[in-house]
Amino acid sequence: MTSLAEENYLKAIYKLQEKHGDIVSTSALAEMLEINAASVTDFIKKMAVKKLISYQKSKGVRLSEQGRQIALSIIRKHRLWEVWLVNKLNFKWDEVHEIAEQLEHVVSNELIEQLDEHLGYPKTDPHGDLIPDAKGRFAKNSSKPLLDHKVGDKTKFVGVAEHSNSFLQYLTKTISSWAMNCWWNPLRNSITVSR
Amino acid sequence: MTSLAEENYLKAIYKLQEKHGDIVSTSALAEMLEINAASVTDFIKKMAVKKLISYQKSKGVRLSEQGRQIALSIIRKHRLWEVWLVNKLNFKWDEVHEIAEQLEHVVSNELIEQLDEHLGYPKTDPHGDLIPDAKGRFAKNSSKPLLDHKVGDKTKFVGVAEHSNSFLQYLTKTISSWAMNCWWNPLRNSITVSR
DNA sequence: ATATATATTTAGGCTCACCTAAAATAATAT
DNA sequence: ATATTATTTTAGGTGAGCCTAAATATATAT
Repeated sequence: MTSLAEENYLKAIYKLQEKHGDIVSTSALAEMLEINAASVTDFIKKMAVKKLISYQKSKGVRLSEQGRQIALSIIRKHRLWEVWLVNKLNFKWDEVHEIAEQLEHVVSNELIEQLDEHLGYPKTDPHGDLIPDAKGRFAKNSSKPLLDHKVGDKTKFVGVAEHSNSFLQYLTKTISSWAMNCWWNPLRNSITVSR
Repeated sequence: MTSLAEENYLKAIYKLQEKHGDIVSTSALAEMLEINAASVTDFIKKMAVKKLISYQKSKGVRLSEQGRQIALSIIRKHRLWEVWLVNKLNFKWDEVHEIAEQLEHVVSNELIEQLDEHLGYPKTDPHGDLIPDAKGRFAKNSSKPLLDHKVGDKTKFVGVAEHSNSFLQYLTKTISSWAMNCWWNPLRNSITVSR
């Protein structure tokens, strides 16, 4: 059984691997989890023993296949719960993250599969992020950055790359007359769009 | 903030007070929570300091008003989640308890109020137990024990007093041609009914 | 009333997941 | 290449929530 702490570490490592490449440093993890780096070192040693990650002293960590599958199952749950909160309970897209962070740790395969069905097997969450299936597979993402479009192009917003509540609220306000969802890369300071 | 352990203790004390009167013994609590009595003694001392319960050495515990309110909010959440699982996700009434035990600890007032609305403000859970409102108040229960009825009486099952999965399954099978819900008192070995 | 049985508490210990401070290692600047 | 800075690890410690074994308090039987 994987603990709450382990699940949070696995999710954080997954996200950091996605963003900054294959290997994740102790300090990056510590910052994301808001946990002291010394504590992180401690914990990842234990996770390595359990084969959830591979770890070489002073050289950062990487998810094992087992760790990746668990991380994906947490992400799947998180995103399905977000869809539920928005589509069924009328929450706004900037109000769901904190609640989903709690719900994602509830353990029951039947629950999550029933929820998936109840929601009509959504492919993406309210921010446009893809929802992995029960086996951890993603559908293909056909969306393109806004920058790849020209002025006058007709297109459809499907999601954002920046998830902070403040940005989501900003977007809701400034483009409330547009579609609700769009891709935005804060590094490039760009809002982007798909077909 | 109340911890997971505290919430479980409060819920257990509430249930034992309901069944066996005002004061709850260390051993009764220990048995219900499947925790060693020595650990329970330890823990209730801390809860007393926090004014969640009143406690006199060797004389058992009783919920404070604050403790009672928290217990009721957990019970409210538990029962609302059970309604959701049965009515929206098609679970059977004998499949929902374990999942609701996890969901009841999710913290968000907005969530629980939205859920209540989503479900149409149900008064009872799938087993017929009353759902307290946000302030911890119960609606009046007009149901009567089956024993109070005579052979030939026309009536409506609304709930069970015994919640074990095995009994629920038994009932589902044996009276699947009747209504689904009924009151049953295992101490008196009786199934009972309301109008 | 005393002996026996049962319930409760005390004392000491454990694991988990965190912490700080100091030491060791790695990266960067001169 | 060496000094400085930043990162990572080690060592020692903490609180929460549990444990067992032993001591004490309470209830029951004779």
